[in-house]
Amino acid sequence: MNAAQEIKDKGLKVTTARVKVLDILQPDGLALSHMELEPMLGKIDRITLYRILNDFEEVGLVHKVIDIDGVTRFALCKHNCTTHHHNDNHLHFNCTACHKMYCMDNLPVTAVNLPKGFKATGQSTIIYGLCSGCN
Amino acid sequence: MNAAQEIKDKGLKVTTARVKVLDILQPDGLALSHMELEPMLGKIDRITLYRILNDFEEVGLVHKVIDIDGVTRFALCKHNCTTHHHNDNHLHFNCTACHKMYCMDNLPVTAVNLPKGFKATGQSTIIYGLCSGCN
DNA sequence: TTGTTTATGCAACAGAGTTGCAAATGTAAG
DNA sequence: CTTACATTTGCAACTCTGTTGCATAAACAA
Repeated sequence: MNAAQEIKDKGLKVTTARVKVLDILQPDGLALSHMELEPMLGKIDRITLYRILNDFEEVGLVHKVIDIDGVTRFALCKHNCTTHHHNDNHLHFNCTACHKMYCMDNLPVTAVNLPKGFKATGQSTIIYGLCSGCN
Repeated sequence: MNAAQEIKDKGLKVTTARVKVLDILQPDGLALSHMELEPMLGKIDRITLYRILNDFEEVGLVHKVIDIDGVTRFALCKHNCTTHHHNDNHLHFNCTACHKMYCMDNLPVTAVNLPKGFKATGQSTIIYGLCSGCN
């Protein structure tokens, strides 16, 4: 599906900036940081980028992951996420050499047995090590 | 063991600031943020606190966790961690109501089957939901 | 094409974290 | 218990990340 249609389907206005951001996030399954996205976008204001990513997250187009260095990253949602309901329980792999963050959409997430009184609503797992490119 | 001895054993100088920080981290199994630690420490400079926590992490006295809001938190290492070798593969529970971060030292971490070429050296899992106090 | 709504860019700000340097403190030796 | 050296602390200044308010520009429905 093309980016403009996806944006429209989520009830957002189709702007050149939004289409550009979504197009960049399409190809790879990588979670990108602001620092990485900004130079790829040309003359789009960094504040605008913050707002676009936040909007995209709210409507379920992208999800946010914080990598092992504390850097916030954004990746496309592959499953049918909707506003305020993300199916983002998948694993992420963070390469300690090249710092790339991979979405591991097809790996299963193991449920954990918590102590009495604790109730889990979700979990975020980041596996770190060397990716196939750096290994 | 008392804080001063632990600090000395790791090869660090025993200072009032370091003892104070370690004493505060002792009681609970909670991971505390800078914002939470600062007011508990009295007149210790915030830069000093950054340096103490970084030093403690390097020698294996504390470990760093980034919570689901992106806030960096520090907790005592319960296992025998050494310089640059943390056994910090345990789970963390982050309460979405009170924002407390618990170290779940005794829960097992499940190994994950990664795609070819990827080599894991560790993993960080944060389970979020309601803690026993808020549930 | 016009008018209204929404998005963008800019300025200014708040918070987290780092670095350099002078003063204060810890520690070991005399 | 005093001296001397090494390390730590506090301060100033800075970078990087992220947010808010407001005027202008762009989307889109009529």
